[in-house]
Amino acid sequence: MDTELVLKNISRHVDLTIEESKFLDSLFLLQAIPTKRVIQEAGKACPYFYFVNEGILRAFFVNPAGKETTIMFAVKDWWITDMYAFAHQAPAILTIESLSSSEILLLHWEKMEALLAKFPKFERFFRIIFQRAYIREQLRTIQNLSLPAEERYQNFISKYPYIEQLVAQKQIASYLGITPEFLSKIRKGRT
Amino acid sequence: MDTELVLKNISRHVDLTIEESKFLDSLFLLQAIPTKRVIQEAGKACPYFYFVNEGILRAFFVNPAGKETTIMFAVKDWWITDMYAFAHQAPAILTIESLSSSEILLLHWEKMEALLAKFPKFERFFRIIFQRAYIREQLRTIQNLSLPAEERYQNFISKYPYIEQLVAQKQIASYLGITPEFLSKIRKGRT
DNA sequence: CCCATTTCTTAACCTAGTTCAATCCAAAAA
DNA sequence: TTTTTGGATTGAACTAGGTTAAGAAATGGG
Repeated sequence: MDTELVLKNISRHVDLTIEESKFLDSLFLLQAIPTKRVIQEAGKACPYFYFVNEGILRAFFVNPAGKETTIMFAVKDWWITDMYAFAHQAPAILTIESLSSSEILLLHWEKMEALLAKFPKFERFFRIIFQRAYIREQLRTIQNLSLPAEERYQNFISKYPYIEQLVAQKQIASYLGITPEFLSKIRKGRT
Repeated sequence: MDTELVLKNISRHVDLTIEESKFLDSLFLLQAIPTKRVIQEAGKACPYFYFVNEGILRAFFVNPAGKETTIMFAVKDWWITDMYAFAHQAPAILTIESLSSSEILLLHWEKMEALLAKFPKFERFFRIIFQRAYIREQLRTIQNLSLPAEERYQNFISKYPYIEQLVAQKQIASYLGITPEFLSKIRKGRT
């Protein structure tokens, strides 16, 4: 089933009745995505919260000078969107693309609102999801501001070893806030 | 009333019945704090979620070399805690101190759990709070990684003009991830 | 399999931001 | 009022990390 993984993901935090499972099932749109496809464009509306069934996505910001900064990677069993744009239903500031051929589930903003209205239980699920996301971002801020690039790199590969295998080094560099050239130097120094 | 402000804060996102208001009222502990007092020590348990009734608090991280990094400021009507430690009931990684004499409300972790168990409606409130916190942190990450110090400083003073008035420059510097000396240079350049 | 494109590496040079140390200033304590 | 004390400023020397450019190594599409 297409929604098997996401139902399992949700039921890790809230128990699901048959009715709720069925309703959830009806909310998602399944989409197969080839590699290197942009699924959310900066500047455009951001109607969807994405769940990764298979493959890997990347969200990034392009600054005025054209430099890309990777904000997050999302692998199988992860949720991703431009949360600022999604929550405010405002133009996106991030671009989201696939880094491999992927299968994703789309939860439309209105469907999510309907879900929360019909089954307030899911407020709990998203409360937990957002609480964890907040914690993750806060830990990242701490590291960005208090540790040198080399330690941030070490922490990245020990925290996300599977991601390190899947993405290009220049994308890890852009996640760490350094240039690919400098990451190259760091790696040489330590291998 | 001690809890007037926090009840107003909560009712901005969920409607409160008399019963709920009364129950909430019974959960908080009021505390008056003199200036420069540590209310949460790194390494210790983090049993409380704090709400600022009056005054200003600062959460910061001390890296192995002893350098302080300010993670957040909290003024009147803001919530603050070491969310990682609070959620996992683990030793704190942040220190929280008052920057002026303050009046704060303490919500104990167990009371919060009890609240969510008794009135699931508050899952919604915290869902919204954490969603916003996540968005805030993500925007900060974007800026930290993609903008030079001077622009981060400009953005800070336009986003938090009232905080700029209240705290020392070296604390703003530590929030921006630069030294006080360098912030001094930036300010000279632009005034 | 080959060609084209993208990614990774290396190296020389450059700069945003740090470090250290001295001086200045303001506010609190005495 | 004078004395501490901590924050702000300045400047000189330094360094983590950036830039540019070129070659080497993967990768991938036809």
